[in-house]
Amino acid sequence: MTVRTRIAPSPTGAPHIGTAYIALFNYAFAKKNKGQFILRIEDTDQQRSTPESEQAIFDALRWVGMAWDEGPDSGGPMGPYRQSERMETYRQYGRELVDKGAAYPCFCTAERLNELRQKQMEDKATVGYDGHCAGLPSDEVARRIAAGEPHVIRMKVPSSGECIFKDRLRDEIRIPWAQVDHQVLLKSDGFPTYHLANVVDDHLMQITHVIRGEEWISSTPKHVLLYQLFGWQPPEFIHLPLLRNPDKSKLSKRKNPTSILYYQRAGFLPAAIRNYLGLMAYSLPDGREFFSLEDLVETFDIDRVSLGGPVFDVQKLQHFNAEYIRAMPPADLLKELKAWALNDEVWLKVLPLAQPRLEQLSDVMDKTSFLFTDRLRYEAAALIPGEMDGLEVAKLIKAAQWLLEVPGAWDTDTVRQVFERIAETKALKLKKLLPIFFVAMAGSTVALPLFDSMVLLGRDMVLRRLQYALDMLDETGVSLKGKTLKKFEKEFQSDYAGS
RNA sequence: GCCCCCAUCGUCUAGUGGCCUAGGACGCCGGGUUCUCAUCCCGGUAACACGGGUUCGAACCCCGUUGGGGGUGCCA
Repeated sequence: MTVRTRIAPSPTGAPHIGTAYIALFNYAFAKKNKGQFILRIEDTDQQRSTPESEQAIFDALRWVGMAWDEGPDSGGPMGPYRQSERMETYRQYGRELVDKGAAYPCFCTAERLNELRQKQMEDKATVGYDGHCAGLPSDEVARRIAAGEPHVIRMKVPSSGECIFKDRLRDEIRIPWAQVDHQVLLKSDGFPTYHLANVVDDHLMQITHVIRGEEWISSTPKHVLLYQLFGWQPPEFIHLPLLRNPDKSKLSKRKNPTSILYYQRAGFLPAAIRNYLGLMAYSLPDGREFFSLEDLVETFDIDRVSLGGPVFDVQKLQHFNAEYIRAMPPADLLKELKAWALNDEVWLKVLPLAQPRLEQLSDVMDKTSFLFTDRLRYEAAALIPGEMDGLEVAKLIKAAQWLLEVPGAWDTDTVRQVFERIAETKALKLKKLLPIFFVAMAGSTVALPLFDSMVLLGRDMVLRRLQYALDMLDETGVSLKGKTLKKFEKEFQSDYAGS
C-alpha cells in the first residue's frame, strides 16, 4: 500500500508556522516512503472560514516548499479536497450511523448545553453531554424533524470500558470511554464537525498515516470509534509534540510571531525555515544540523521524533537564516532579495507614495526604509502623545490589533475604516489618534501616508509591529496584561459591539 | 475538577544499561584576527527534576512524587 499523508489546515486566520511544522513531517514521511502528500482544506466552520485565509495557506505552504501532490487547487483522483464541497458525502455517512443506531439526532439548545456544562463544572463532574436526546422515541424524532426543528447528529459512545489505541511514538494509549463526549458529528447547519469529516476523508482519500499535533490525542478515541462503526481500517496515528512559546505554553501569536507570512515579510528564507523546523523535536541520524529538504527526506526516520514540546526560538531561527544568507553567492542573494521585496512590482507601489516627498533621487532609501525593515528602532516614549497616558495608548493599540486581525479584505479603505471607528468610538480626532500608529508603523510621526503604508506592509507585519509597540510600552512599565487585559477586553467588546 | 501526554545545559537536541568525569548547536561571557562593525578562530558558562526500586552497573528499565503541556465546544 502506498503511503499517503496529509496536512489539513482550517482556513480561519493567518497561515500558522505550526502548520508548516506538521506539514514538513508529513511531507518528509510521505516522500521518504515514495508516497504522496495531500493538502486538504478543512473549512467546515462556516463562521470563521474565509477564502482569503485559504489562499494565504496555499501561498504560505508553497513558499516554504511543501509541494502537495493532491489538493484543492491542483486537484487529484480523490477530490474534491475542500470539505465544503463534500457535504453530500458527510450527510450520507452521518445518516448511515443514525440508521445503524450508532448516532442520534439531538434537539438540545445551546442554552441547555451551557447550563448543563455549568452545573457539571460546579459538581466537579466530567463535563459532557448527558444523553438527553439519546433515547427519544422514534416517532417524536420524526415529528420534530418534520416540523423543521433545528438539530444536530450526535455519536453514541460506550459509557464504560476504555479505548485502547496505538500511537507510533508512544505505544499504547488508554482513555476511559466515560471521558469521551457524545460528540456532535453533524452541526445544525448541516456541516460536519472535524471529527466526522476528518475520518470520512482520511478513509476515502486513503490516508495511511495521520501525522498531527498531540492536541488531538484526547479526541482520537472518537476517531477510532468512527472507523470501527464504519468497518474501516484506521490509519496509523502519529502525534507530534506541539511547538511552544518561550514560557512553554502552546505557540500563540500573542507571545511569538506565528504567521508564516510574517516570516516571509521579515526576510527569512524558506530553506532556513525548513531547516530550523526540521530541528524541532527531531534530529538527523548523523547529527547534521544544516541540511536541505532533500537531506531530510532521504534520511527521514519518524521514530526519531522526540516527545518533549520544543520551544520555537526565533533567535536560533535567525542564526540559521544568517548562515544561509552568508553561504550564498551574491548573485543568488540578489535573486532572493528580488523575490522578497526588491522588485519592480513592489517599487511601483511604493514610489507613488514617496515621489512627492523626494527632492533628490538619493532621498528614496531614507523615505522608504521603514517599509522594508523588520524591527523598528524608536523610543517607547515616542508612542505616547503629550496629552495621553501610556495605558490609554496601549489600549488603543490593542483595539487596533483586534480590529485589524479580523480576516477579510486588506486595502486602504478597510484600514481607514478601522481607525475611523476607533476615533469615533473613543471620541478622538483622527489627527490625535494617528501619530501613535505612525510611530508604531514607521518609527516616526513623519512618514509616508499611514494607511497606504500599512497596506504595503501587509496585515501580518502590521500586527507584528503593533505587538512590538505593546512590548515596548510594556518594558516601560505600561502593562496591558492579565487582569488589566481581561478587563479591557470586556470594555472593548461593549465599546465596539455591533457597528 | 476529571482524563491524557511529556520530563538531559536558559533554549534545540545527542544519548536506547557499562564507550558519559554526559557530546553538539543557539544564546551568554572572555580572548584573538580585522581600518570599524559583522563574519571567522580559540576558550569558558551551563543539564540527566526528585524519591524509591531492578541490576555487578543506570541519563537510559519499573513505580511514586513534583513540574510542564494538551484536552474537556454545533473550533479545528
